[in-house]
Amino acid sequence: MTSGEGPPRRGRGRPRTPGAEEKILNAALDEYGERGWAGFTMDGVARRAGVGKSTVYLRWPDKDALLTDAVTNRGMELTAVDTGSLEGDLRQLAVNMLRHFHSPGGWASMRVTFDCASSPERLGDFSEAVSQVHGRQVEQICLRAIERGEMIEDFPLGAVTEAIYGAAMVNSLSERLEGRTDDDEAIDTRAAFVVAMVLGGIATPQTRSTPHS
Amino acid sequence: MTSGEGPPRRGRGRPRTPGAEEKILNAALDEYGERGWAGFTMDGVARRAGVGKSTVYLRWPDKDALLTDAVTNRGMELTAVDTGSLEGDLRQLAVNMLRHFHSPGGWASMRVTFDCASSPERLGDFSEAVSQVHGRQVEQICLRAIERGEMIEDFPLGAVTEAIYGAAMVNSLSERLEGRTDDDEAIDTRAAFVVAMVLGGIATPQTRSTPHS
Amino acid sequence: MTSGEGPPRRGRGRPRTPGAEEKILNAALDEYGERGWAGFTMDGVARRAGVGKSTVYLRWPDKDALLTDAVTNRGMELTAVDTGSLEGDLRQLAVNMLRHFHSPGGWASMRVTFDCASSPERLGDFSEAVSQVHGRQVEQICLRAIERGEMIEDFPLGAVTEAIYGAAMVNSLSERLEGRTDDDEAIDTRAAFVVAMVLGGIATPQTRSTPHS
Amino acid sequence: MTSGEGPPRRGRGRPRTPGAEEKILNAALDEYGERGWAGFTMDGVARRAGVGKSTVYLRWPDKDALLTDAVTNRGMELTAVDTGSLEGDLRQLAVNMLRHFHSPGGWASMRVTFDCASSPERLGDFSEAVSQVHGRQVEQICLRAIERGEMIEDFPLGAVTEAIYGAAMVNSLSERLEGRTDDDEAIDTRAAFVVAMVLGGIATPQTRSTPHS
DNA sequence: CTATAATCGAGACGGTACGTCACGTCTTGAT
DNA sequence: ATCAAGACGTGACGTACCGTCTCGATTATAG
Repeated sequence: MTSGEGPPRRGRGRPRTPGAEEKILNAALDEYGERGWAGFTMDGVARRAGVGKSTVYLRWPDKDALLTDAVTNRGMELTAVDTGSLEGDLRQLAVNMLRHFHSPGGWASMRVTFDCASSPERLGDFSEAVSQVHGRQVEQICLRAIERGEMIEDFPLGAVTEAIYGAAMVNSLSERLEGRTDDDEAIDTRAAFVVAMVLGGIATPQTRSTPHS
Repeated sequence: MTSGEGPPRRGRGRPRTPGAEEKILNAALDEYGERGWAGFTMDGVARRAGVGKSTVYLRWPDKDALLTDAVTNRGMELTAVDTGSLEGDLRQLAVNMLRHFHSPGGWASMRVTFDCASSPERLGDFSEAVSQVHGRQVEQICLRAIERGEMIEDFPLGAVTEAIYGAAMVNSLSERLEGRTDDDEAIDTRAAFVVAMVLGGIATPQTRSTPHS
Repeated sequence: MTSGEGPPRRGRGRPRTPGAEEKILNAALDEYGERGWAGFTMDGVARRAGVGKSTVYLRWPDKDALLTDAVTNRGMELTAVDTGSLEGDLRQLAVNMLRHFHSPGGWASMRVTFDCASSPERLGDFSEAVSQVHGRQVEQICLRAIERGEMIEDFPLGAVTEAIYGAAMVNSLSERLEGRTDDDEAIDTRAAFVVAMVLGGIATPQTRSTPHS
Repeated sequence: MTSGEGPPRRGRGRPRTPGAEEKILNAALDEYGERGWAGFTMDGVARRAGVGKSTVYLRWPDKDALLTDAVTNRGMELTAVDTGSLEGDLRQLAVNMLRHFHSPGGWASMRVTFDCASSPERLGDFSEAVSQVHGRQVEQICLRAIERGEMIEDFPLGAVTEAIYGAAMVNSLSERLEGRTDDDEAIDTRAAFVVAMVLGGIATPQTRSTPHS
C-alpha cells in the first residue's frame, strides 16, 4: 500500500534513505493521534520525523495520501482467527476489534476511514482495502460455522459484520466521550456479551418467535 | 446547545439579529454538505448566510465550534419510539438510525462526533448530548421490554445500544466506501435482519448453549 | 471650527450633553499623542472620553474630521505678537513656535497638517485655517517693520515665514529623533540664533545692528 | 537599511529571490503614491509586486516597517554638494531640498519621518539615517566655509540646517495646502531668497556681497 | 577516478483561510 | 433628540499551512 514501493529503483543516483518511510509513517500517526485532523501538518510530520519536506513529498503526493497510507499500514494489523468453533472465533474477533479501536492507531485508522468515505474523489485503494480486511474475516468465520452446522443459513453475513464492528466502534467512541479508560478485563467482558447477543439474542425464550419469517 | 447563550444579555446595546443563528447554522450545514470538510470556509459560511464574519465569530469561537454546533442542532432529531413490543421498538429504532446515518445531516453529525471524541479539550456539552440522545433510547425500550417480560434481565443495555447504532454506522460507512446507494427497502430489510439477530441470535438451536453463563 | 456648533439646537428632545465636545477632543488628542496615528481608534477615543460612539459620530462625521478638529482647536493657540520692534516680534514669534511644536498638542497639530496636505480630498476648512493662522502672523509683523523702516522691502514674506516655522518644526523633529528633551532655556537660545540669522539678512543696513550680540 | 539583512544566510535552503526586495519596495512606493496612506494595503503591495504575502512578511515585520524602508531607500538620494563657495553650496543644497520635498518620494519620506519620530519604539536605524543624511550636509558645507573665511564662527550649525530644511518643508507643505503647483523656476527663485536671507546673517562682513542682487 | 544523477536537509515561494480588529452604521431602552 | 451600549457588514491585518521550487550537500552507479 505504501506509495514509495514501486520498482526497486535500481539505477544511478542516491538511493532513498532506507528508514525514511517508516519514520514518516510513524510520525504521521503520532501527529494525527496527538493533534487530530486540524493540527495534522505536513511540516509538523516532517519535523517530527527529522526529515525534509521534499523527502515526504517524494513519496506521497499530498497530505491525504500520507495519512491514508499511514493508517492503512499501521491500523489494520488484524490477524486471522480460527479457533474451531463459531463462538470462539467471534469472541476472538470481537476482542481483537475492541482492542483495535481502543488503540490510538486503530482509532486513527477509523477516523481516516470516515474521512475517506466522505470524499468521493479519493476512494481509491483505501476503500477496497478496508472492505477486504474488515469484511472477509467475518465472512470466512461464518462460512466455516455454516459448514459445521453451527450457524443458520440464509442470514446476510454483512449484518453480522456490521454489528460486531459497529459495536466495537461505538464502544470505543463512548469510552472517549465519557472519559472512561477501559481495561482489558472490561473489554473481554463486553466482547463476551456482544457475542452472546449475536449468537443467541436477547429475547426471552417464550417470546422468541421464528426470527426470519 | 447553541453557543450563543452566555450572559443573559441585559437590554443594553443593539440586540443580536434574531434570525442570524438560524441562517448561519443552515449555511454551515449546506457548505459542509456541498463542499466537504476541505471546502468548508468561515468566509464561505458568512457569505452564504448573508452575514459578516464578525457576526459569526461573535457567536462561535472558531470553525470547529460552529460545525459542531450546526451538526448537533440539526443532526440529532431522533424521535422517541414506543410501539408496544420489543421487536417493534427495536425495528423502528433501527430504521431510524439507518436512515439517520444514511442522510447527509446524520452522516455529518457522526463525523463531528468522532472529531469531538478525538479532541479531549472540547468534550463539553457535546459528549453529554450525544450520550443522552443515543443511549437513553435503547435503555427505555429495553426497560419497558423487561417489564413486559420480553427481554432477559441482567444483560448490559450498552451492548445492545452499541450493536444497533454501530451496525447502522458501519452499514452507512460501507455504503459510501463501496459506492452503493441503498434505497428505503434495502434499509428496512437490513434493519429487520439486525433486529432479528439482536433478538434471537444467529446460532442454530441445537448449538445454542445458555448464553449468559 | 467644531462641527457640532451650528444652530444652537433649540427645540424638542434632550439637549446635547454640555461637556461632551470638550471631553472627546481632549481624549482624541491624548490618544493621538500616546498611540500615534496607527493606534488612534474611534472606539478608544470614545472609551477614554467615557462616552458612547454615537455621541462622537453625532458630532463629527468620521475619524479624520475629529482628529482635524481636535488639532485645530487645541493646536493653534498662537497669541498675536506686537512688541514694537521687528527683532522683538520675531523673537517672541520664534519662541512661541518652538514651544508650540515641542508641545504634544502642537506636534500632533503638525502631523495632522501633513496628513491633510497628503489627502487632496479633505483639504476643506483645515488648510485655510492653517494658512491663516500661520501666514498672517509673520505678514503683519513684517508689514509693521517695513512701515517703521526696520526691514527691507521687496522681500517675499513667505520665505521668512517658511524659515521660522520650518526651523521650529525641524528643531522639534530632531529633538524627537535624537531622543533629546530640550528645556526652555535651550529653546530660547535657539530662537535667538534663528532670529539673528533671519534678521541679518532681511534688515536694512542702517538698522542692522551687530547681528550676534 | 533594508530589513532583509539578518543572519548571513548560510547556503542552506532556497535562496531568497534576488529581485524581490526591489520589486516590493517599488510596488510599495507606487501604491503609497497612488492611493495614499489609507489605500496602502499589504495585499495590494504584494499583488502589484507579483509576490505572495509571505514573501513580503518574510522581509519586513509589518506595514510600517515596509513603508519606512521603502521611503528610506528611495527617498534619500541626496547627492553631496561642493561648488567652492558658501553661497553656491547653500544655493545648490536649497534647490536640492526643495525639489526633494516637492517630489512624491521626498514628500512621502518626510511623512514617514514624522511618523517615526512619533513612535519612540521604532526609532532604530531610521533616526540615525535621517540625522546623518540631513545634518552632515550643512555641517560640511559650513566647516569648509569657515575654513575659507566666508562664514562667521561660533554659530550653531544646527540652526542653519533647520532653517534651510524647514523652509523647504514648509514651502512644500504650503504648496499642497494652497493647491499651487510650483515649477522649477519658482523653486529656484525661492531657493535664492532663502539662501540670501541665511547668508546675510551668517556671512562675515568682508565676503558679504549685496544679498539681493 | 571522474561524471552523472537521484535524493537529502533546508527553507523561500505564490496562494488561501484563519481569527482579530477597526470602521462607520444601525438598533435598542433609558433619559 | 440624545445618550451608552453594543451588534452589524466590510475589509485589512499578520499568521500558518499547502504543495512547489530551488539551493548546496550527499551518495550511489556508470563510464
